[in-house]
Amino acid sequence: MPAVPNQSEAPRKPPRVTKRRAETRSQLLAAAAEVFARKGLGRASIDDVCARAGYTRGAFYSNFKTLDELILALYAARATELIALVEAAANEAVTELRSTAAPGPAGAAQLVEAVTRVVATLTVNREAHLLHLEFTAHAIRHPEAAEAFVTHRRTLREALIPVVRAAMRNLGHDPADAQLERVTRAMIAVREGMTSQELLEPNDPELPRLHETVMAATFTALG
Amino acid sequence: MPAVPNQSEAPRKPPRVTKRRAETRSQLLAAAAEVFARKGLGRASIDDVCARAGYTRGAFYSNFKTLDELILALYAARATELIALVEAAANEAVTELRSTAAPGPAGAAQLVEAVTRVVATLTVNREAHLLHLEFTAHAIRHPEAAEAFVTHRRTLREALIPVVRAAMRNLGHDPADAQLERVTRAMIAVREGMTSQELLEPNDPELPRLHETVMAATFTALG
DNA sequence: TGTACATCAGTGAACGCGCGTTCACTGATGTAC
DNA sequence: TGTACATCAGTGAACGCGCGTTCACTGATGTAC
Repeated sequence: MPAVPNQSEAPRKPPRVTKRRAETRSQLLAAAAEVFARKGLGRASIDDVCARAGYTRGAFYSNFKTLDELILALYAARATELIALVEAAANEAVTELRSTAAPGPAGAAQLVEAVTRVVATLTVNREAHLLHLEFTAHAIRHPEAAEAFVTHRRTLREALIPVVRAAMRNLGHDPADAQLERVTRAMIAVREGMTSQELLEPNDPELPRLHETVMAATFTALG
Repeated sequence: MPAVPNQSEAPRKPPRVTKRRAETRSQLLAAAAEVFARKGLGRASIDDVCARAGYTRGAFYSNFKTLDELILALYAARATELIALVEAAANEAVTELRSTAAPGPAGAAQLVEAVTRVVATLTVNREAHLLHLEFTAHAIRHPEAAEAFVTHRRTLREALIPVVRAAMRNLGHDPADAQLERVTRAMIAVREGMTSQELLEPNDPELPRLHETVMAATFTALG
């Protein structure tokens, strides 16, 4: 039996050397994330990215047509990574919450903490937040890019919802899906706003506490 | 290091042609704000800024030594502008609040609305928010720049505090200064986070309402 | 399994534009009398 | 107030580097037998 029969009149060539190519591509994407965070989208040159990944510039052009194409690919790649991380953190938190007895007001703080911890996966550190700022500004400027970006953000929000629901149920609430989405979205917005403050003033010891307080207020008021 | 002219022994020449120079400088700064918002700090060329302001590149070098110097000058210029706008909005809101009879729970929404309106002065529109995102990312990357940026933000927060205090008093509260600063800071962070969402999804009719809700929750919970 | 062959991924040199930076110059602005 | 003069702000041409983009080439990878 012939391995790959030509199905139509035009001889369909399935792409051959996929392995090396996929490897190169993913290394370019990883390098791009690092360079974009460090220098900003606007000052990152193609050579910066290639050099960081250990390739010459030609490798870029063999894998992408333009910088914008790479940016879009990076949106998607980051979303995939983050979804895995969020789901792992979410599963952990959900089982933890389920095994906890319905808590009193003291336990409510613990619930918020569990949810906050999962939300924090989205921008774990300085680099992640800088990349997020770059992506946001870029997407606001380029509506075509915004579409893709917004779609990925929505998927990420959906991965977060189970934890929020579990926490709410622990408090005896059972909000509708629309309401859960609102709380989740609000908590993400709060995290993003507060994280900028924290990175701008890393030595202000009050900010992390303020961050927690606002998170708790959002969770409680919107739940 | 800029060559500091001898202050004492050499006869101090007071700068002469100040008028034309000040005009040029302020036009360059205004153009820079526009170009930075539109293209991003990283993609804005010196020629973009000069052309936009109606000058040739030499004008830039006559007024600034580096792009970073212009960025710092723009921080300061923007802060000055914004303080004027915030104070105007704040005065208006405060007198409005004072003339209002102490409101019931229905009136609390009005109070939040008044405060929110003043906070909104900080990033009135798309351009202002984009510029803010650029500044934030730049300051996070450059600690020297962060220092100046943070100082200006602090001044802006202080200009906001009177409105928040007036609103709190209308509710019969009288929080300490430290507490007022926390609420103000939190409300600014919420605005910044939610504004990004709104600009990314300008057609989602829910977002402005969610924005208000989170603002109200923050005001109420931290007050 | 091994060998000969085909194809493709990434190389590295080359080209040229955009842009940062410098500088001699000029016309605009202020000063002296 | 007017005129002659000094100084400076912004001009515009020139230089050259960095970087985006192209392309002929090669060695790596997969296929056929």
